[in-house]
Amino acid sequence: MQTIKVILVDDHEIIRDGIKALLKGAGEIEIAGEAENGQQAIEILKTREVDLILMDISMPVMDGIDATKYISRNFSGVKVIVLSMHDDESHIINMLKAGAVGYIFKNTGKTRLIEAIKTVSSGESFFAKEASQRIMEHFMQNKVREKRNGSMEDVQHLTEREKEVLKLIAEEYTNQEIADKLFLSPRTIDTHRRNLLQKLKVKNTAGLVKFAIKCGLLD
Amino acid sequence: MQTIKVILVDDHEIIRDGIKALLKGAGEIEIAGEAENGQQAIEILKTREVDLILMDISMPVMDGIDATKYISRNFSGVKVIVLSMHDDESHIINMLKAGAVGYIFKNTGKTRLIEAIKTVSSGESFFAKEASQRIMEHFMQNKVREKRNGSMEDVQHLTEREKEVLKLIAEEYTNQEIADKLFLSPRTIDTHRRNLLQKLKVKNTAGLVKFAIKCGLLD
DNA sequence: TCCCAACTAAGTAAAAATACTTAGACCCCT
DNA sequence: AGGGGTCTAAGTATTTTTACTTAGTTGGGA
Repeated sequence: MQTIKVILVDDHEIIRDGIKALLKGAGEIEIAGEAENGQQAIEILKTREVDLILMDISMPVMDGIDATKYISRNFSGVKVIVLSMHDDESHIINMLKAGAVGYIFKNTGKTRLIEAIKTVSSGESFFAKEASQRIMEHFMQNKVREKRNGSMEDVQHLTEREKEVLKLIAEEYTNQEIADKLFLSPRTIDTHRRNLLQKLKVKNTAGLVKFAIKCGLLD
Repeated sequence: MQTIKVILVDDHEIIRDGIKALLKGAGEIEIAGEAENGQQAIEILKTREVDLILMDISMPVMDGIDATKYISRNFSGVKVIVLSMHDDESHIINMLKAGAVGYIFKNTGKTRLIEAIKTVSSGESFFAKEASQRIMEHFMQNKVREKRNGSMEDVQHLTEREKEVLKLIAEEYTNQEIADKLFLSPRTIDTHRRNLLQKLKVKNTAGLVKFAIKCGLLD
C-alpha cells in the first residue's frame, strides 16, 4: 500500500507536535499538513491531495463538527477521524452525523492510533471503546450510561402522575397549561413539580428537562 | 493478551468449518463452540465463558437479530460481530440496534477477520467498508430530518456570549448566578435570555435547555 | 465616516416557579 | 382497622422568569 497522507487539525500546537512524533516512526503514514481550525483545514484540502484528517472538535473560528460536515460533502474521498477528549454521546453522535468515520481519544496509544488510521484508510470505520459504547446506547436507547450515573433508578421512584407532569414540563408547558390539560388545579401541578425537584435532586426547570431527556421521556 | 474465546453461530456447517479453518492458524483465538441458531448460542453462553460471537443473521428458530438483542442485554460482556452476506441498510442498522459491535461480510479475508476479532475484543468496534457506508447514510438521512425541524442552523445565529449564557442556563444556574460568574449585571443576562427565547423560537427555560442539549452545548 | 451587530444595562410589570406547610380523599396491603 | 403511598389542593411568601421598551458603548465593515 502506498503512503497515507494525513493532516492534523487541532488548535493546540503541542498536541499536533505530539501526534507528529507518534506517527514519525510509522511507515506508510505521511503528515501532509497541519491546521489550527476547520477553516485552515479546508484551505489545505483545496491545494493538496489528502487521504485522511485527524480532527479535534473544540476549536476557534470553525469547529470540528462544521468542518467535518463541509469536508464530507465537498471532499468525499477524504476520511475524518475525530481525535477528542469528550466521550459524551452528543459530541460523538454529532461527529458521526457530520460524516466522521472514526473516533478516538487523546489518551490513545501509538499502536492504536496507527491501527485506527490504517483501518479507516482502507475504508472501514474505527471507533474507540467509549465511542462505540455511546453509539450503541444511542441506537438501543438502553440507558446503560444513566444507570451508572444513577438516574435510571430515580425514574422508577417517580409515580405515573409525576412522569406525566415531568414530560409536559419538558414540553414547555406552564403549570397552568398542564393543569388545563390534565383537568387539575395549577396548585396540584405546583406540588408535583416541587416533589419532582426534590426527588430528582435538581435545582430548577432546567434540571427537570435534562432529566426527562436522559430518561427518554420525550421523543 | 490471553486467548479470545469465540463461538460461531451459523446454520450452514460448511461456513462454520470454513471459518474454523481460517482461524485455526491465528494464535490467541480459540473456537469455544458452535451453534446453528440463536437459541443454541444462548444455551452455550449459559454453560461456558465466551468473549465473542461471530453471528449470522438469517437462521431458523431464532435469528441473529433477536439473539443479539438478548445477548447484549443479558450477557453484556460478550461482544457480537455480525458475519453477514447482506449489505443493505436495514440489516446493518437492525443489528446495530440489537447491540452488535462489529459487522463484516462473508467474503472477508483471513487477515481482516482476525483484525476484526481482535479489535472488537479489545473494546472497540469494527465495521467493514460497506457497513460503515450504510451507517453513515443512515445518519445523514436522520440529519436531513433534523434540519427540517430547524436546529443545527439556528445555533450558528447565536453569538458567543449567547451560547455561553445558554450553556449556563442549561446547567441550572439562575440569572443572578450567571451574572456573578460572568461579572455582568443580572439584567444583561436577562436580555440575553430573552434574545435566546426569540432567536430559538422557544417558549421558556425548558425549550432553551432542550435546544442546548440538541446542539451539544453541554458536557 | 457611518452604520450595524454585539454586548451591555436598566425601568416597569406581570407571570411563573420555588419554598415550606398543611390536609382531605382514595386505594392497597396487612 | 389502621398505615402508607399517591393524588389532590390550598395558604403564604419569595425568587425567578418573561415581556416590552429604551439606550449607551464598542469594534468591524461598507
